[in-house]
Amino acid sequence: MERGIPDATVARLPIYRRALLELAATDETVSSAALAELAGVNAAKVRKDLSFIGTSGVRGVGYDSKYLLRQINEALGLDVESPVVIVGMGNLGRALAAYGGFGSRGFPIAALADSSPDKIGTTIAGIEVRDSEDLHDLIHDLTIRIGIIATPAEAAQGVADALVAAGVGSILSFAPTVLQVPDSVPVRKVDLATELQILSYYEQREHDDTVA
Amino acid sequence: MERGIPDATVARLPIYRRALLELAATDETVSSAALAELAGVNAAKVRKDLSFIGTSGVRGVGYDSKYLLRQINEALGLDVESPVVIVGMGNLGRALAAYGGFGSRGFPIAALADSSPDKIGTTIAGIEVRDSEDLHDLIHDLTIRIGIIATPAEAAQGVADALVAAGVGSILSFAPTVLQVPDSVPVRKVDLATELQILSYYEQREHDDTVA
DNA sequence: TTGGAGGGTCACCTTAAGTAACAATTCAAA
DNA sequence: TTTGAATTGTTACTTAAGGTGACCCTCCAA
Repeated sequence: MERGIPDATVARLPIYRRALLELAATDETVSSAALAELAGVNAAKVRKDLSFIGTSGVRGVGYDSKYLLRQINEALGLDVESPVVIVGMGNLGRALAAYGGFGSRGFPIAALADSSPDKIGTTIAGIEVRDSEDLHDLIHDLTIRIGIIATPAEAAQGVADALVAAGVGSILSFAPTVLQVPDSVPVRKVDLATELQILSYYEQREHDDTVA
Repeated sequence: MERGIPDATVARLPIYRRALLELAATDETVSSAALAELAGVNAAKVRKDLSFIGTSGVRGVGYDSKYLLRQINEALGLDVESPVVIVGMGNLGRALAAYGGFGSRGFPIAALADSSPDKIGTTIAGIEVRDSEDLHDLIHDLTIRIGIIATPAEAAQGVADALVAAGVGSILSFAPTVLQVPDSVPVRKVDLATELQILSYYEQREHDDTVA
């Protein structure tokens, strides 16, 4: 196996994809140079990246924009919808539930869950909040592929375990903790506080012209 | 200048920091092995990382946990508070405003802003929403150092320009666009849809045991 | 005084990622 | 039919960054 698209390329594909969404409306074909412009990288890198998902450009002409878009979608696995479950209905979880960006991009919110009796049974963004205890059944019945963890740090590992046990395919975590999961389950972490702390470093460093 | 802590190290410091917050409560000293365990990396890497912020461990003993914590805080620039402004009061922006994680971690929300007359003047999480037009004054008067962009993609570049012009130190963007800013202003991007798309790829790939 | 625990650092290894250059191919115009 | 401009596919090179392990030195306690 090991189709092995390099990580850096995978991370850029969504960028190209977004650019294509705009371009495909008006332009029949698109050049690597044009994509590079939109994505803020250089043209050679674009061509190299695209070559990893199977070459579809025509020399002297460019890429068929609609076809390329389909190709990227397929490479990313976006040709099928991936229902998600959001676990943890605190401020962040509720916001994510209300945020429309998921469903419209192929990741419909199939379920919400929380462990607090106060929240179970309430409705958020038109979806009933279920008991975290029922995660296993939910994931099976709704063929959920992605679990989003929006719980406090303490609860995160337990939720992750439950998600993995229920056979979820991958995890997106907002909890500020290192999660322990099998290698077969890809995890991406978004930690707002960490992001700010990293920014803080670079900003401070920028202002430190004190030391020549 | 170029104090130059490697990027990978900077990204790990917040992890160590979080681990230390727990450990420092009970343990006087902490070993690189213990930190490595918590952070999910190996001990040599911990030692190397910590050496970049000035070596403070004692051979045969370990690190003084409280002192190390202070050291990390200083390296990250967390010894002073960095007020932030959140621009864009859609679902995501409101959620970020309500999310308590910022203030408690040294990044108090000093201001909120939006361009829609519907929202200007309303109060969210106890803070009045100001007109985006006033960004420049806000940032100056409140000595805001970090701008958080939570607007739609179309508005993001304009907001970024305004933030930079007002002299903000760095930017955290949730808008799904490539931002054009001077090199002197560090930008970090959090794009939820992109994260999901990347996950989608790795998950699909994981399940593709079809090809031997 | 000795031994175990544990940090500092060096040197190497490995690998990934970016870049540039060039040959191949297409289309259109003359 | 031929020529030239445009633009891709791909190779080879360069570069860098990061990880790993080992080894030496220091400290504490018995």
